[in-house]
Amino acid sequence: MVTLEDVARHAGVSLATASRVLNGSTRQVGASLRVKVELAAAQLGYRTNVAAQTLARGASNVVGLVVHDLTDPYFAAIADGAMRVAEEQGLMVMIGTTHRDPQREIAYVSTLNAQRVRAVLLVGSRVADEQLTRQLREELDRYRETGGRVACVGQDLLGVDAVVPDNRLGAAALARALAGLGHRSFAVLAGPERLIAPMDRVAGFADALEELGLPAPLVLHGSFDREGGYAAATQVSGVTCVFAVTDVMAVGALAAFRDRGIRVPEDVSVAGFDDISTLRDLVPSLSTVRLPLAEMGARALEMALAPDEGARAQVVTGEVILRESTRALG
Amino acid sequence: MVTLEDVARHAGVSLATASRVLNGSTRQVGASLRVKVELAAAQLGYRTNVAAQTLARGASNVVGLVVHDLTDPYFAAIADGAMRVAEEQGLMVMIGTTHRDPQREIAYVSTLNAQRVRAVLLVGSRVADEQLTRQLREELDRYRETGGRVACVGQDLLGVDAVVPDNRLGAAALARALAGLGHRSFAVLAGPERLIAPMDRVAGFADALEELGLPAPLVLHGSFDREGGYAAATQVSGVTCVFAVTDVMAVGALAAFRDRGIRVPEDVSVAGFDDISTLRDLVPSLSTVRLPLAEMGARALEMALAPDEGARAQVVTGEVILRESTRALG
DNA sequence: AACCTCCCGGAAAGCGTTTTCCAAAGTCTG
DNA sequence: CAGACTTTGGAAAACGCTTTCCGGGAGGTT
Repeated sequence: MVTLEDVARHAGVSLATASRVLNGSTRQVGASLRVKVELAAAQLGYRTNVAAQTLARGASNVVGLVVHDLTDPYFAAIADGAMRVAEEQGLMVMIGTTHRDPQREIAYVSTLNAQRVRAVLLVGSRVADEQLTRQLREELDRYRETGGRVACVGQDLLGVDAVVPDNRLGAAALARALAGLGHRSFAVLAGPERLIAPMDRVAGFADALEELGLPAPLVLHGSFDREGGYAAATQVSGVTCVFAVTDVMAVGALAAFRDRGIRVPEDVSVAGFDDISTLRDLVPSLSTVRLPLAEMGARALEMALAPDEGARAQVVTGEVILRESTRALG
Repeated sequence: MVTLEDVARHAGVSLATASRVLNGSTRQVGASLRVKVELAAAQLGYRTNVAAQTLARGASNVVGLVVHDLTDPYFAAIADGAMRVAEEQGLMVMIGTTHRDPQREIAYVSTLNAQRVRAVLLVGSRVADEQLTRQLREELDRYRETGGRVACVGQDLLGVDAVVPDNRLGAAALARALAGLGHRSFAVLAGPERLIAPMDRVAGFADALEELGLPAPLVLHGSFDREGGYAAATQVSGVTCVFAVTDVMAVGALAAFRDRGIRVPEDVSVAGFDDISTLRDLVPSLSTVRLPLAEMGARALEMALAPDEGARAQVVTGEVILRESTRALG
């Protein structure tokens, strides 16, 4: 393994000079020495030892990303956005997937802290559990005490920078749009009861219906994925419109209705939330609330990296998009 | 920042002892001291500085993953499989996305080398370009010279461990299956001309047709994504069956046919390759060649991590799955 | 010419671990 | 109970880089 010292010796300069030439520094190095060093480095095939660099500098050039499930296009989109800004800033990205296990999320924060990553992004909704939240916060505080930066995407965690969609507002807008199509009876496929983001969407949706003087929707809980949507949709009957709190769940619902011989949108309308682009080719195309997922990931990382102090929250508002899966009633 | 030295002092033991207790070692430490150290660490909130550890140990506990595009479910599935084994082995994963830029792939290998990652996984097909391949190989060799381990997924790179689908065989089997349905005239949506994996699929498909005494397919090139499939499909006419070398491209083709008013499978049959699970709810459901993507990622990482020397290649064979997008003729 | 500044190169002190040696204290054997 | 092992704890030398501090030379000003 060729070290900086080898390069320095080979170039006939000091370690300090070699370091200044190769690994960036505020200090200038004279042209002749600079060339010698660069040549030596190239000849020997020198590669900086990042661990040593990190140790000496006291700061690494990697950021951490904690997501629930990378194969879920929602998370993939956000991760992609974040990775784009990481790349711009010359940072590497370390990813951990929790598979929706809160303990794992906490463990990852701890590990990323040990790695002394520059920032960590927590992506996705968390369950409303006193103890887990406290544990997570403790871990985050420990990390931040020593200069770590944290931001959340998709869910607010008090005292932490966050980029969050206005779930209530988006869901309410969707409810009004669907009511505008003439729908009066609704079901909501709601995801797990304790998960915060979906519950906000349910609440926003229900509140808007109430304001419009419409009957409260039938709320069905299920897991926060395609299967949950499918399972919940099998229990739906007697409504003209179904709101799945997630596009992914809506896909499950679509499948369930197809299997049951219920036509969408002729027999029942279906709407989702998120506007996952991988899903744009579904038939019928899905009405939804568009969220700029990649941008959210990007903004969150930018925010976490920004030197500015104080917890900030950026709220992004979703845009209702009506497509083929919802139809206007007579 | 609390260091191991702080912990040692607080516990009244030496640095060596503290290290042995907290960060794993072959050496035993007496029960009483062990407890003292653990207590001190917990009280002070000690977190190992991984950079220092890596430097001292000369080996990190992270692996690198280089993919083209994380939002493409093909890569997400493979990455997910690899991450599962990383998690099992207590390794962190660093991901780089090249966005199909070969230079970027090379740059990532270099960066991951600098990080002294334990292994790097190169996922996805590469272009057949002399010079780029040589550059990549040089970078890989440099990495491997110093103990780095490398494995490829989805594409063979001579001299490197690899888990690859048998693209020719899979495509040939698909061709035979489609011919078995009565199809005689085919188009192939083939992706970029220089990309190796898709070209193998095209070749396997064409060879099988020839063996069957059927006319050669119309081969249309395009980009290796949904848009490429869409664009290529707009030029298709006069065939009863279209083979897109990728499910993702097949989705584009489906969309194109829909826009052109061409019904699938009534007017034309469409088949893909990969069996992306996110796409299972498409209507019509896609005939394809199933590849165990997650498992491929997992096996590749296991192979890279295994101490055994010598380049090995694991070939996985695809399984033809006929669904609704292909129909039997007369 | 004397004095001040700047600039650039090098020596060396860290950064926080791991690990190799030693030494001391047990634990066995015969 | 002496000698030979085996454990267990500690001192200190790496690991490969960054950065502070110093000194010397070049250039500019009176």
